[in-house]
Amino acid sequence: MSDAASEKNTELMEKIVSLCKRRGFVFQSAEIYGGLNGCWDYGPLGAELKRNLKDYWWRKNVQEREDILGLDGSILTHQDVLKASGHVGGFSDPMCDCLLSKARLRADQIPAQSGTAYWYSGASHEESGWYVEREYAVLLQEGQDENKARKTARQYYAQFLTDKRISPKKLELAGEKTEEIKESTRFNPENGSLLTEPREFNLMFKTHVGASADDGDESAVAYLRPETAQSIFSQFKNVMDSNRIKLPFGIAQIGKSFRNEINPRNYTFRSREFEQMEIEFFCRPEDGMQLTDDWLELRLKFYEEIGIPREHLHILDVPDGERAHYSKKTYDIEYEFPFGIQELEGVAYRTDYDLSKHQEHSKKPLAVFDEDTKEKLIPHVVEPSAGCDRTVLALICEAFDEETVTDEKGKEEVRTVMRFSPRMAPIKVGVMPLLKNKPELVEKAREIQAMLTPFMTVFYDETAAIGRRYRRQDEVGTPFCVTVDFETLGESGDELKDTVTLRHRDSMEQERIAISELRAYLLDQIA
RNA sequence: GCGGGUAUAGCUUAGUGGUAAAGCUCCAGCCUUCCAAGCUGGCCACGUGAGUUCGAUUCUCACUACCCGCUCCA
Repeated sequence: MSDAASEKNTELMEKIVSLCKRRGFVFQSAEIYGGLNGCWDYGPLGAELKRNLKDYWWRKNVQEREDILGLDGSILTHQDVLKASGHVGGFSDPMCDCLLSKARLRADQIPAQSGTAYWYSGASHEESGWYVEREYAVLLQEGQDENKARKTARQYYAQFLTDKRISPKKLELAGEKTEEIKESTRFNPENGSLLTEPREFNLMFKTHVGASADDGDESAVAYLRPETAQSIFSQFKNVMDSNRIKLPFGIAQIGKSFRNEINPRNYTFRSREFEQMEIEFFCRPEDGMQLTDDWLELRLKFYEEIGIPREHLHILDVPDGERAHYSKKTYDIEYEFPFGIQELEGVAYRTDYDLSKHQEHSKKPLAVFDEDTKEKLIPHVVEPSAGCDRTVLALICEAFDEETVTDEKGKEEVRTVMRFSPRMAPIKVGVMPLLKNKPELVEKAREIQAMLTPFMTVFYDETAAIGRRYRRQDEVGTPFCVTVDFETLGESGDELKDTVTLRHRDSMEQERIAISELRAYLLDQIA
């Protein structure tokens, strides 16, 4: 992306963020207390939008399918589940940072070194009176010049200089002392610089179950789940036993997951608390590869149905070496966000890795008896795992549009319009009397509101001029507005009596429709 | 995690070491017959905490959050 394009996209993103706050789609979590890093709240319209997405996903993937069952697992997760899955232990490598180069190294991969460590307590610059007190050390291998240690140390201390014109060479080192070191992993093999203490980078939120449990009680440890998938795998047997269902079949779940991301970024895109929409689709081993392709197509179709066109999606066939070690095939479905092309969903063929691991750790049989082949097998699994909040953000980015419109006087102005598909739009229809100081109009509009409310989200508005009300609805993406005028009341004859203006968001076109046809028409449009 | 930037009303922006300004939005009233009309009035802000100072929104430091670039993303 060129600088100019990048700047334009940053501007676009800022406009989107601003609109989301102004109209109540997304707020920063705990904003009145300064905000909580990586956490966001959905306001009234965002909550509707997200609900529409989840409801549609659930309907398409669970309710309209005989071969997929729903699950709603607990967020607090037994530590053994996550030990089996590899989330505890496997992904908590201690890391060290090089104090000089800022490089990050895995502690267990640093080769042990021996030599002479040169320790310093700080540095100063006589002319300017600047000084810093900070312990630092450089490891020299046998035969290396001790001036190398001093040069490295000066470079280290120079990064604290406020006046960058001072050369590191002019610094006086303080408190030099040496120490013989044997088999130490505290130094960077690249440059001899001291490293930070090893730090755990487990990205899971840890907690203790039971009000009286103290922090030291290891048996009380539980985690907030880092993915919804594990409760599906650990409940696999119960779901099978309680439902007469045969391979292939899936278990679907929508729910919150938590990852203590080192660096949350890009608005709600990478949050510490996020919602997933996941399916684990269990199958025979020989069907895994084909099903992965089939699911990719199904998922792409889904995005199209909610208003994210195929042209704005990218399919990444994750190459060997970049996939998780147990995955034989993975597709990432990516979307062109203003801040870059980023993943919305992963469709992964995970083989029998998960169920095998849980069988091994729980010592409970998780194999299925296959009637066709008369043998027991651990099902393989294909996992379409979608980011719910990411998809909401994609819907918002995709919908956002600024259009220049020219009024009759030739005056140009910008119309901001969220072009949500009617299916996803938080508000389906705005109902308004043309004038609020004419009780007959208000009464009729209220009747229409009451008639539609049981079937869809309706927004009643009577304040300000009609044009302003239309534009307000444009900005929140309401696809239809219905206006009651004097013709509705029969002032222009019976032909127009009990008809209303139906105004379309995208084209701003208006048509006349009978009140009696309104409900069926709108329901058809938003289904 | 590193480096850089930013923080004034719901939004967008002015401004100042001495009682903080505007446009839009929003609310109320009047008026108004289909695309952000007009008039009147109203609500509402210097991110948090220290320090310097007689006095700090302004200067300094720390913290927090957000943005950008790296890094990371099981």
